[in-house]
Amino acid sequence: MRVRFAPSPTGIPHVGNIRTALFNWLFARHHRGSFIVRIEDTDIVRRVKGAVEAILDSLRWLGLDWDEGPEVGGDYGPYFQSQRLEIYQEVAQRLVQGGHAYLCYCSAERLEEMRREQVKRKQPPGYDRRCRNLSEKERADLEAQGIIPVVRFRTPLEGQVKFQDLIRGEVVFDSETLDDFVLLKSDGYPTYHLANVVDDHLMKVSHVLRADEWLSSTPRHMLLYHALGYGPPKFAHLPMILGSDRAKLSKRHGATSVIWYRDRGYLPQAMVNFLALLGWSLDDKTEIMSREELISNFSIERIGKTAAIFSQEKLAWMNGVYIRQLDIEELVEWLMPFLERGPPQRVKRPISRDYVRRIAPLLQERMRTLEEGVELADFFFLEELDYAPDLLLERGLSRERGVQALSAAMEHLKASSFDASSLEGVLRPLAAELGLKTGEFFGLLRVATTGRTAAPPLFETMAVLGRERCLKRIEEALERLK
RNA sequence: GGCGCAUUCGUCUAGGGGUUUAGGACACCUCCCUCUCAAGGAGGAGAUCGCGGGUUCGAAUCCCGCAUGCGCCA
Repeated sequence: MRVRFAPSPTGIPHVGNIRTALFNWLFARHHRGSFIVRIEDTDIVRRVKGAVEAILDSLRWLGLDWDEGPEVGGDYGPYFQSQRLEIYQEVAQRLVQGGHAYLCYCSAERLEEMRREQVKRKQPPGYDRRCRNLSEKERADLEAQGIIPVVRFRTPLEGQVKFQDLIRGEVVFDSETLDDFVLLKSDGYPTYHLANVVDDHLMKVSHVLRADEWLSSTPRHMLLYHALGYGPPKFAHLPMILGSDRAKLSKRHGATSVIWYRDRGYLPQAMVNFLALLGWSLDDKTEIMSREELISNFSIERIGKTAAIFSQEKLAWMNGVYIRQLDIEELVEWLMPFLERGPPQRVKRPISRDYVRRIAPLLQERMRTLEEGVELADFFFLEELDYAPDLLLERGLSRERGVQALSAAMEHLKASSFDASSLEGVLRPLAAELGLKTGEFFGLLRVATTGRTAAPPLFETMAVLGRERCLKRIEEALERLK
């Protein structure tokens, strides 16, 4: 089996595009078939520089390796449609000669005018077929005017186009609702319809898994396959992924590119797992699945029919699950780059990996993304803490009691060993001695040592910070209270 | 405007004629654990299965209409 992911480089790929790629990839890997990447760069006006790299980067990040396509080549290349122009032109010519297509000389202005008229009369827009039956002479006249024609498909005027969709079942369209669509533009570039059909055939694609938005063009493709004498591939139209407003994903939805999630500290394995569950499910409860489990369980039969809304909340939760599954060394590996370029600019770099190794366990179950982890950890790296003095008394202590408690803590800490359990052994009795609830005392020390009311467990945190820094920070806290 | 597709908790979904007082997950709430925050555990609330007709002894599940949404056609 051979499947392909055929993106147009018209922008940064969003999660919907990549989910399509993922399903194709899962299908290929499940059946031990081939996963092909083909760049459909025939729309020169909408082409965006850097888009191809963004697409490839997205795939690479998620580990969706391709067997044929850009960079790796293959037996059916080239895999950029812009390098296959002659093929399409040749096919278009063949279609004209065979009577399945014809040359159209209508100007853009005329078509525009026609369309306006149709809309005004509330008729479905579509080419009025003026050039469908031009005589030799008429054509010669137009040609003599120097007009460069487009090639249009000679769509059957009646009958039906039927096909079996692997997800939707039988889909039927009346031919009369289809107009004579353009195959080859006047600049010699093919339209999506032509290039797509020709390449899927030439590249021996067996299954086309693509987004639902293409369902309406499928009858055109079927007609083309038929006219060309090609056997069509099997089709499976995937439910769309929508934004929170239920509209097709687009740039105005903001956070939709997978690159954005990568840069925000999401793990690729979490993204893959999450995306796989958008429109596909294994059963009524399994949610966390490894790449291997996804591959072995994936099947088109279990793809749903209804569009799904992309939920960042659930993705974040799942990412947290994956972060917690990492062993410390892996977590450190993921964290390092984020810490290196993370927020506090005052922190001196490079950052010590050994130090991070001690911090990571304290962060692990508190972060849903690596970026969150960095935010959580700032006080481990900052030289100077910055917080409002009132924070120290947040738990309702009086200033005097606060001063007294911090001073007592200082004294005891000077003598104590600085591992977590020793600290606990010293500090817990001290709270009782001071007549403070543990929450009050530890809360006070937490703010003093971290500048926060919420942080990882106090003793572990202090142990990592070390005696010197803790004493210095407590001292500073005392200043603040005075 | 035409055509197509879809419609189960706020969201992702299971479920495809009786096993369903419709199951799970996220989010939300409560409690437990607890030095805070998390994580974890136990509960809770949340869906007359879009609406209306049919078929059937019985329908979320099958059929037909309608509505709504989305998509394509420019």
